[in-house]
Amino acid sequence: MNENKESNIRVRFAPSPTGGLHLGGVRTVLYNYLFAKKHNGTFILRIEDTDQSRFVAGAEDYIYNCLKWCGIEPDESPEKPGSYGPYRQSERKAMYRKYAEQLIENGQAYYAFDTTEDLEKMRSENKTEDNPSPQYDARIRMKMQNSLALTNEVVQQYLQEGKPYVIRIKMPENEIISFNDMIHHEVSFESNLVDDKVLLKADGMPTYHLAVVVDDYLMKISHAFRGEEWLSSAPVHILLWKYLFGLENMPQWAHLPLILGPNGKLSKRDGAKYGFPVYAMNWTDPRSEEFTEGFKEKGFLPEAFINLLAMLGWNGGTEQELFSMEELIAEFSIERVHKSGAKFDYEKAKWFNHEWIKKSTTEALYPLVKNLFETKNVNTQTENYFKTVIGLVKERCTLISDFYEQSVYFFEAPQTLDVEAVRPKWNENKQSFFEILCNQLAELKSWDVIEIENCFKNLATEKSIKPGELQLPMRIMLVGGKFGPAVFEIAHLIGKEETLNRIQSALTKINN
RNA sequence: GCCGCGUUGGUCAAGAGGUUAAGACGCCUCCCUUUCACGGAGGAAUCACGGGUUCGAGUCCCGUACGUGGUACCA
Repeated sequence: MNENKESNIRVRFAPSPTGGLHLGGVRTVLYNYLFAKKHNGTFILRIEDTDQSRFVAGAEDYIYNCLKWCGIEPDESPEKPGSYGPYRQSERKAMYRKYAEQLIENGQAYYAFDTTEDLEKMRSENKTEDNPSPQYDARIRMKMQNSLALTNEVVQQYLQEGKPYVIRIKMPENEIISFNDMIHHEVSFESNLVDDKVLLKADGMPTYHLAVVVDDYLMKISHAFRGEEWLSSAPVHILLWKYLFGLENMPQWAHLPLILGPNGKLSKRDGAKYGFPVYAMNWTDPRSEEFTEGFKEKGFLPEAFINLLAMLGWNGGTEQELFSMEELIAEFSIERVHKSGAKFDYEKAKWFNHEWIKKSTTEALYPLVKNLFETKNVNTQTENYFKTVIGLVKERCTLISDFYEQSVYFFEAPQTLDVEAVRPKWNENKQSFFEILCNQLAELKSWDVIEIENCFKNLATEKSIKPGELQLPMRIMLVGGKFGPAVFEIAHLIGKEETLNRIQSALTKINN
């Protein structure tokens, strides 16, 4: 039987499919998801595509892919409808109008026939230094073309003629509109300072304001998380709830703090400028062809991406910083979400990834690293060999892409040798050491680490050279540079033949 | 301009009237390692400012400054 008694907690992530999914967006989904899972609730993905002029092909699929990569699976979505569909607002178009009309009947909204030009004119005429952006509000609405200012006959005539109109909310005068936000607590607004927002557009589509309220009601949303950029329009939503469905049915709001870039608001430009990704995954705008790099392709592990995002605006109150999704679900609490915006720090982001690479098993890393080498056309030999290599170098990799540089030399002789690192201290004695070493290594019966090391060290003693002075040249010969795991380990792994080849070829390079 | 929200080291942050103001990233020094990392030990660095309230304020109140969001038939 279904052991989970379905909780009444229902949350939704409601993106507009207009482009890439940036950090802030993913964090909003994350907090939604964590909250839902924590309370055994339902996580819904609703596509807010009411602005047909901003439709971008592929953006919706892109969102699914990002969520999937992040390990976030919606319980209900356009692709997996539950009982409150459709899950795309464009497909719910017919549902909104009646609510807008109901408001008109109750005197809480009105028809407005103003054209774009009328609005522009109103704004330019009322614009002053003290009021650079005049609002369509109580002070001016009686001077406009709407059902409040016009006589009933004219209004009826316009409607019959099919003159285009929008429906605007009629903001009440002298009211304090307040609500209790889960993060900001009591927030209040003066109704006089809020304008008569458009609810239903001329094309019959609702604006965001009407659509969120209606959909949240119809979809039985219990808790609504969104970015803080929405806080200013909250009074419109509160009023709509009051007029249409009752404040007692309104979801609990939580306005999440913004994620900022190095200089204020985080933009995709910041990414290009400072060399860090801003989107979850690579995104190319189909119209402008503008490309924006994603965390995935940059070499981030989804676990790390989720982890770092979770910590940007929340912490568990302990010193723990590394959290898996399961741990986040267990520990997350909305009370511990911060009020203030957090500046994104790429250095810290990389640290999270580094930690997660170290935490990951070679088993888990294998497909990712293998894929990396395939794109570079490197033959990675057997799976076991490859996995040994991964285990050896993973603590040296911050991004998945680092695995290339950190381990190509296990598969191919290095293209270039940092000969300058050995030349200054090179001499006849060392030259002869390596020549003899090759002969001795060739004779070695078993090619294991200890044998190689003993052979190397005994010969060094014989030649009265400190082994340490020879290890660096040896490393350069095998690896090409001053990095990587223990030299004898490397020699052992790449095999006798390859080791000898590399030493010999390096010898000629050093002497030229 | 107006309205909303915010303000603890460079960054993320703990802190809910009495603390030597945690911890992490980054930076620096040292140890380990004759490579690079990992690991370990240290170090520099903070309560935006001004007034209150209080025996006592990073914590409460009020201003100011600064930041940020909104001010669209975009979300």
